[in-house]
Amino acid sequence: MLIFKQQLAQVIAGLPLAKDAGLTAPAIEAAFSAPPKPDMGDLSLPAFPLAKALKMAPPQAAAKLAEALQQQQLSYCSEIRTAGPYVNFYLKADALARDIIGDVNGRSPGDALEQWHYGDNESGNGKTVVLDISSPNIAKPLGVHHLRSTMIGNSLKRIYEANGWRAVGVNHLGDWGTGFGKLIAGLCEAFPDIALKVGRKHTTPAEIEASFQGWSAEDLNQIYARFSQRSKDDPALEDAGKREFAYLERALDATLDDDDPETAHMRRNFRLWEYIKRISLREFEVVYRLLGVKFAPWPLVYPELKQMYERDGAAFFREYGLYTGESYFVAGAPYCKQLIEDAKKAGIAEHSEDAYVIFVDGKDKPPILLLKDDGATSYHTRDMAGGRYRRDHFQMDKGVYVVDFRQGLHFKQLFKGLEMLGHEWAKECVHVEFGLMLGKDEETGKWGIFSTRKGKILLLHDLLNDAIETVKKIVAEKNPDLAKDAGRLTEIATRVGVGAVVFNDLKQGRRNDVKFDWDEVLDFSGETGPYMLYQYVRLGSVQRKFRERYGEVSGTPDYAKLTHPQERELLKMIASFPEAVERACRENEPSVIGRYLLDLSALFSSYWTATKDEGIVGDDRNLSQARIALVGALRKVLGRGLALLGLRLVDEM
RNA sequence: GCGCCCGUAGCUCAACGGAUAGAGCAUUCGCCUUCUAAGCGAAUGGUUGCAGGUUCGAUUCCUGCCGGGCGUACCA
Repeated sequence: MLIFKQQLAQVIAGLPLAKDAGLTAPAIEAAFSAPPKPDMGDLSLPAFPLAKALKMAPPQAAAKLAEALQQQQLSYCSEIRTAGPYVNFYLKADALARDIIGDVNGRSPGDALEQWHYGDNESGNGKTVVLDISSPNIAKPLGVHHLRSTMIGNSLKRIYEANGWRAVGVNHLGDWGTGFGKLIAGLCEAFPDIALKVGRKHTTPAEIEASFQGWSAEDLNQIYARFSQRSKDDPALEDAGKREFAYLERALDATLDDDDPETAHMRRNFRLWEYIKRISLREFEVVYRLLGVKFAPWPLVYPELKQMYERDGAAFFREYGLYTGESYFVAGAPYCKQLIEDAKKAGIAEHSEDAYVIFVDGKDKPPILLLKDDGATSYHTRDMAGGRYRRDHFQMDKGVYVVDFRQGLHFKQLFKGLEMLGHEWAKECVHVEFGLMLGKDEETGKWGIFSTRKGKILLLHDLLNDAIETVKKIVAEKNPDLAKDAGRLTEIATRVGVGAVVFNDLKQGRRNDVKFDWDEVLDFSGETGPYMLYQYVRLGSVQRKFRERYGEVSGTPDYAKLTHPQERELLKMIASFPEAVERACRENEPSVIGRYLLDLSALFSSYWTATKDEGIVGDDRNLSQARIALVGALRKVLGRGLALLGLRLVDEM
């Protein structure tokens, strides 16, 4: 309703009454709300601030304001009434329809999602936000809990873009740390022949590839878990893990061509690590493809991606996020070393308990750990380095870290530490925290964290496939014609099934823990992704019916025909979409859009049933034309909104 | 101990300081010859954890309790 709020706020701010009270247009605009019931008007303005400034009772102030406004000749306003301390505005039906549908069609021309930009704004123009999203650890399969950062982050990226920002998605892979030393130690112990072969100088990539034929991230995870478990009571194994990691770390700075044992050792560890990464990413890609998100290894290596980036950087960042593993800041870019030097030079790093640390919040609070007592970097160091890198390479104005809430302290320290180094931009960095994915314990009935430790991890890939298969069954039952085409069925079932899982995750406020209920996720009735996609399909099929019956019709419809009360509600709902897009961005909260779309879908579904007998497309051609204009606008808004959540659209299901 | 988050209908969640606190699920009752019933309508269901405070107005802000979750330098 922004377009009307703005116009009215201008008018009101110009009144002597408002001037006396010191009310400005922006303040008035923000004060508007929707009346609780449709028959109470379309917009409502509480008169409390006015009453206070003019020192009169609120209802009296409301009456005075209404009186002044009634003399203003507002073309789009049919009536202004007071209800106690509120001034309620009734907008003219045809003005509502003409302005709102016109606005939608102006900003969302055509029939392709790519052209739909109604709801967008320019508030972020010229600024770059870098979003840290997904960021799984390698050498472990993706579990259901990885859905959250990936899809909240993906949605936020799109929402920022809709708010005018250039948005760069970064997948900050956990691909570094002493854990990889243990994994390598465990791997070499269990598969000495592979270790031997990989370490030899002349072993070709194809031979290494063959050695790891059929390996999965879960295999790696098992090897790590077993070794890690054993090393708990065996200091020798603990040391072995540290030693292997040290060789890996040294390999980054070495030329690996020599034949001496030290070099061979480094080479072996480095190659093993590369393959650990390759096995993991290959597996991640399958899931990311299902989810509809893409990441490109950064810096770019593949020629076609490089070309695309050079041709149109903005388009590239819209389509691809970037993989920048933690290792990159140790190896590829010398950011960690530089950071440590700078911290020492600035005098904020100090020696404590054999480590280098920065106390960001007094000596009694945990500090940032810059260098461990064994000289290795910690994740603090790598995140600080990563932040600087993002600033330097992507001109980051704002950093958004989509990471679960348990890392709250870490990010607080991170931002503070960067500020202490003189980086003002760190003030614009936020930790967009989210709740955990909880599973129900069958025995105790209590909700608890999905754990990798107990080995009871629910794989994201399995969940998505299950959802897809469930959708296939439902389609076979409800839409047999569609089910006959196996290719189409798979495509649609994928979109609907994945959409169900994704929306289940995005529909509630991100801070809440998600209580994952298998039955509920696979139940597609009520407030679900499939419900909204279903409404989207209905909107499309009623448009199709109109074209079949009346053909292509041009000219402005007779909007005065839209007298159905729900048509008015739908129009107002459409008009408030831009506010949802703005608020979702301001609060880093995709569920704002999710909630909005559920309300929009429910309202339309109700309208659909209410008009079932006469038909949205019926015998009255002019009425049908006006209604189909409304339907067209609704479809564009719903489609655009779903895309902002990261759902993919379907035209039948 | 200190710090962060949370507590709303039987369950899962909404409500950007505003009017009679709303949805979905579950339960009960209705509605498909038609543009897809993955839908719609209705009924039932509340001392918003407790006690104070600020305010014309508090689920929302502040303080204190109670209850739950998480974090608290060498795993990230």
